[in-house]
Amino acid sequence: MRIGYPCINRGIGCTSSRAFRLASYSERRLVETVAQNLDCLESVLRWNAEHGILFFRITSDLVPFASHPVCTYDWARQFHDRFRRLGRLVRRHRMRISMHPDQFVLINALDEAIGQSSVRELGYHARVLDLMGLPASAKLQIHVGGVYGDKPASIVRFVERYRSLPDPIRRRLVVENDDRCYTVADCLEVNRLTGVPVLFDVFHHRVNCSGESVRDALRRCAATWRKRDGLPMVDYSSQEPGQRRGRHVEHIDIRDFREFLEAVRGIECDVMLEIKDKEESALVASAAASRARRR
DNA sequence: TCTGGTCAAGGTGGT
DNA sequence: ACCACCTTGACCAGA
Repeated sequence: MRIGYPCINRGIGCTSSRAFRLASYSERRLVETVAQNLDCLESVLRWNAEHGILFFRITSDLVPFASHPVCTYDWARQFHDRFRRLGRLVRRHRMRISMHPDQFVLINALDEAIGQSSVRELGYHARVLDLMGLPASAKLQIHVGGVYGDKPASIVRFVERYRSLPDPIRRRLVVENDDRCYTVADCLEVNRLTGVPVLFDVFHHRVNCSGESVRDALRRCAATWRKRDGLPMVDYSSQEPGQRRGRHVEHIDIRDFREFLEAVRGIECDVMLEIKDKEESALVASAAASRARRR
């Protein structure tokens, strides 16, 4: 079991998600920013390797405006060697990588233009992982999308659009149960119709549950991952006390995490912690997971 | 140098 | 009609 955290290392003193306003876009600015972001990503991956954190979610902001029409610059060519080097680092340490395109990616959108910009955005994400030379087990996780007042029809639209996705996207795409609309059961239905693996989010499952126990839900989701997809990925978080339902914790609740480990015992998976303090909680979780393994 | 309003993009649910 | 939230902060104009 690899333990990971998303996008940012808060202690390391740099960020790989530097960006700038669209109004100040220039090629020079883009190249500068991407160079800094890649430098920082390398520092973070090295830090992770040294600390035994072998799962990491790369930020969508690595290349700002990559899928925006304003960006006509060939950043992939410019940074080809840098990406290759990062990929070698990842493979050398047998690290796992994911990306999570943001909420604007809706492949089942009613509006065709939104569907198309979503495909462009996914294409950018796939390009990053391809440039790093990572296998199909490096995943892009998205939600099924909007409901638009008719879930069955929206699932059908997802299935149709999924089938016409370019292969570089499709081979990496996985769907995750969300905290409002699409439950584990809905995602499993999408899997049945498309074969797309289902990434189990245990916290969303608590907030938006289709009735299965955590163990049962994870087992069913895990069964949707084929050999080439790698170990099933799981998102873990828990409720911040006193805050609105669905709010992620600031720091790992170690008792809750141990319960989670107990519930998933014997089911192989890689766990991404969606917790605000990032690498700090990842270190705590990693130690807890090692102790649990030894027992 | 510091700070608060604002930033490419959509949908949902609560007020 | 408006706002907070989403997985996540950082830019930048004006003081």
